[in-house]
Amino acid sequence: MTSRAALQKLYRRLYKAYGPQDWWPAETPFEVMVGAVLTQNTAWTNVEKAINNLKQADALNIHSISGLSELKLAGLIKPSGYFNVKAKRLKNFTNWFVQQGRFKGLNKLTDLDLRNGLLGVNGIGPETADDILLYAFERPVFVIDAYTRRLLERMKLIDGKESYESLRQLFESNLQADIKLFQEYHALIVRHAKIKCSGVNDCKHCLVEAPI
DNA sequence: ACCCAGGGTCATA
DNA sequence: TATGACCATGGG
Repeated sequence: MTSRAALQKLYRRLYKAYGPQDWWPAETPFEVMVGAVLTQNTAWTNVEKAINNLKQADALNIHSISGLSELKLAGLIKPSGYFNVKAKRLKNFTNWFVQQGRFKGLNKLTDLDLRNGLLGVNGIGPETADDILLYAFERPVFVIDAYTRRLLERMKLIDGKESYESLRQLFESNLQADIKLFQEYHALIVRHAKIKCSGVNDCKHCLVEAPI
């Protein structure tokens, strides 16, 4: 089976198993972007606590984050871990976002220019950029995260040494460039990853009986 | 008392 | 370019 066929089949199986996800846990595009930074190498449950702190302080908006000192911002996002680093990153990002004319200005950019702009912000790497592109700006880029790598490895579709960029190309070149499809596919991978069969994350049933 | 989680940067070889 | 140290919390 070609990897193209395998990727398409995988999507159908996941969709059949879990249905539409209509997903990113946030109420606004700005919240998506903040969450994307806060979830770097961090469990989402911790990100939720940080987001709630920001909401309760009425600080989940560009103006507040720009106005807060790094120290105060770090205090609010403490539960998400790496709070000093992430406070800097959030401020780097919001500064850039405002300088570029917010959504009004950034929406004019091509997918590639917007992506390169995001990657130019210190603290925004490829996955964070692609989360923001796909779920906040609704641009057709495929997000590669740890779940995606692990799943493809278990399915023997990759050997694990591939670069982020090559894996992104693997998906993007074998699927329709459809925003909704990319959103659903990534969401389904995350959903599937959170299933814990037999009390373990690495489920033998998924590996052997139904290898997804 | 460990181990890990939806990364990214920086210094070093 | 590739590997390692570093950043830090909360849940299992």
